[in-house]
Amino acid sequence: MRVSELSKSLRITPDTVRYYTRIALLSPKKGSINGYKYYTESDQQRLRFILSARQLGFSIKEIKQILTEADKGHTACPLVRELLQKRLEATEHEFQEALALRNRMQQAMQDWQDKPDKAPTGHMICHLIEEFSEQPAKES
Amino acid sequence: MRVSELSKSLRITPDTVRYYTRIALLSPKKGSINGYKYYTESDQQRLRFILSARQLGFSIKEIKQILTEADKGHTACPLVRELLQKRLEATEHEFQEALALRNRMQQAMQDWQDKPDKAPTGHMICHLIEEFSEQPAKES
DNA sequence: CTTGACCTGTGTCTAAAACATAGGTTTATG
DNA sequence: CATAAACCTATGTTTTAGACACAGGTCAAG
Repeated sequence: MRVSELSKSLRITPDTVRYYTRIALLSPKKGSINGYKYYTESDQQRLRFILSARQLGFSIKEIKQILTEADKGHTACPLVRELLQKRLEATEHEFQEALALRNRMQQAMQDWQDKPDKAPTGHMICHLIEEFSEQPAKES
Repeated sequence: MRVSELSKSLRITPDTVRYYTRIALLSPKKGSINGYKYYTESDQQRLRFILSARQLGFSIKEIKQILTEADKGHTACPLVRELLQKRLEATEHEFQEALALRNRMQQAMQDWQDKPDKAPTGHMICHLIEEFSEQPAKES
């Protein structure tokens, strides 16, 4: 099958398939007539795996590592466990940052409710932002 | 002052200052002798504003809008309020995604605890990932 | 035959800096 | 004074994970 059919079958865009092909996660054979790329069942299976791994937060680079290992016939499981461990830590950190950012934004939203608009002065661009950032961070 | 001093004074990297300069958020004057860029107090103040806005989750593009407005002498406050509103929605969404991802990863971590490693087969690359993704999503 | 709808590969663009490179400057030492 | 080390600079390139634009190919209806 060609990119379009493959992408529809897994509900992603053709561009995503093309991207994975470009970076050699997928290796379809090129039709010699028109240069179109043709994907097999096996490619589809592989792509399904890639998408599952993405769902779990693995980066493309990590997925490439995993596939390289599996392509050699080795178990990728230990590597996968190790990568998930590291990635979970990173994700936990990102999550905390996202939480903190959300809180800051909500706080600003509230604080600004009753404040007036002001024109910029020589040493003040937007008092809302500048005064907000001067506040000590509140612990949640 | 030059990039290095400025960046140290606000605890960011010189590259960040250079980047903001490159995209014209900052406009230092170029020393005609060596081409070095020299920043004023006013530039520092402006940079402080930019960093505060970044802390609140505003994108560079949004900050550019705000600064453009302020540079014209107009109040940027209404724009800032509007942008924060929109950005808060986006951030809330990203936050929920981060939360969901973290939960998926933690779930996988648990599920894999007692599962063995397996070598890849023709239709299975890493059973941990593939079996995990087959599970119905659990509501938290 | 031709029109239009759809499909294709390749190249470029995005955000927000970090990194690499080649060269300029200042300070310490001989 | 000379020179080397240490630091500084501007500019160009790389990063993520695709989305988008573009020029051209293909196929069915008319």
